[in-house]
Amino acid sequence: MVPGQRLVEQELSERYHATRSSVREALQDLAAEGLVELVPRRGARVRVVSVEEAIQITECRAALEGLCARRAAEHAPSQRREGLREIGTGMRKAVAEGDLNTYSALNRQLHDAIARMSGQTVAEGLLDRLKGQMVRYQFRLALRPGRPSQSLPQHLAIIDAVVAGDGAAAEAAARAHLDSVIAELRATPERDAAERLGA
Amino acid sequence: MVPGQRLVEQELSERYHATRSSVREALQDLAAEGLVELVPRRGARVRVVSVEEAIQITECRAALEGLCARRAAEHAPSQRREGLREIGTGMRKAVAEGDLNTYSALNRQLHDAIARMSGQTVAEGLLDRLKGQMVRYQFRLALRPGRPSQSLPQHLAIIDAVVAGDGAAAEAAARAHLDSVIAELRATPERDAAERLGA
DNA sequence: GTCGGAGCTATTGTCAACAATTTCGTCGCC
DNA sequence: GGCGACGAAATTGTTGACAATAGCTCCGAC
Repeated sequence: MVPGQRLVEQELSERYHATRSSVREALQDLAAEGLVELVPRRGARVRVVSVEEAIQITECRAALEGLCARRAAEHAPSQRREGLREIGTGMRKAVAEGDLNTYSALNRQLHDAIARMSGQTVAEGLLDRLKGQMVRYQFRLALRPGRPSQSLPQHLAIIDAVVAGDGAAAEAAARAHLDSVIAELRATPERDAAERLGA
Repeated sequence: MVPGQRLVEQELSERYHATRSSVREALQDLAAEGLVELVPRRGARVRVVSVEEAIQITECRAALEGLCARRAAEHAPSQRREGLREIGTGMRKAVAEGDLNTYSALNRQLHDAIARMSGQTVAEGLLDRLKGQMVRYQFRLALRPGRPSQSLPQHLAIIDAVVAGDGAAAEAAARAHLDSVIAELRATPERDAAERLGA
């Protein structure tokens, strides 16, 4: 689905063999999650998140994931924290072999695991929302050459700090990692002007 | 509206002279904002946020308002930052006179103003959501004796740091303030068991 | 040639009736 | 006396039709 694309209720209901009411409801849900924009009397369109907004989203992620990393390091049982090591070795292997898909999947797993074991369910929910709006950019960033070798040590640092139970270090590592994502986003040209019209 | 209370569509539609469809839609919106709980086939009820959850919400607020305070201190034009001083003097006056209503209103104003001038619209949106779920507790905390004299210096410290343009200090002050709110919440007995049944 | 308005079309918003499901009370049975 | 099945009432979910609105096209006037 292209950002900016119009979403006509009847069209969707035919395509997915659903009633218009269901489609309407689904669109409202998506709007609540910030995935589509819903203008009264003028219908729905896929929301386009600008690079600027992606940066702000990542800044929020830095704050929230910092909190989660700290709490995970401080409060999660050491056995669960140890489990992160496995993700770390998997990441090392994936990067060494140039397997971007696996690395990307492990990336998600790591962030989710830390949020989960932090016990911060509210923060976890907010992060899910925020990440949902970032899909387009996450995809684009991961494919950039040299990016994995840059982010791998950051991920390993987060794992080390959490496993060591060092809350302050874990928070700092998580924030440093996301700050680097922000820097990468800043270097992204806003070349999506075409998409915005709803090609 | 009491937490846990059942919200029957027909009843609401009669009370507010709206159609059931509108009520249904409104309930969905409120559910998206986390204000009501919507169980399929079993209707809606006012969501009850436990003290535990209120603490987690405040932890997220600490992280996000810390970010906003820092950015406000660093990036907002000095003229707008100076405007906070006015809120500060108003707070001092309200506390001195024991005017809890005014102090409470200024409290909201201060937090909103900082979020607004930080330019972090994403964080601002998340904070609005989170605060919406806290209404019950905010109300309760503000009425506690001695609370204003405890929070006033914290508020003034935030204002000082933001006006001075000291990002790190502003973030620290904001977090310290919300940490104190958390401590206060921790001292709140979960005496709402009765409410939970939907009295 | 362009601007403004009328009418048309596509699309969303609203409504009332109907269907399906859950809940609660009642009765019978163990 | 308690447990489970049955049935009625209450409530939510779904459907289709209708109303209202926004955007577009076409026509006419300046």
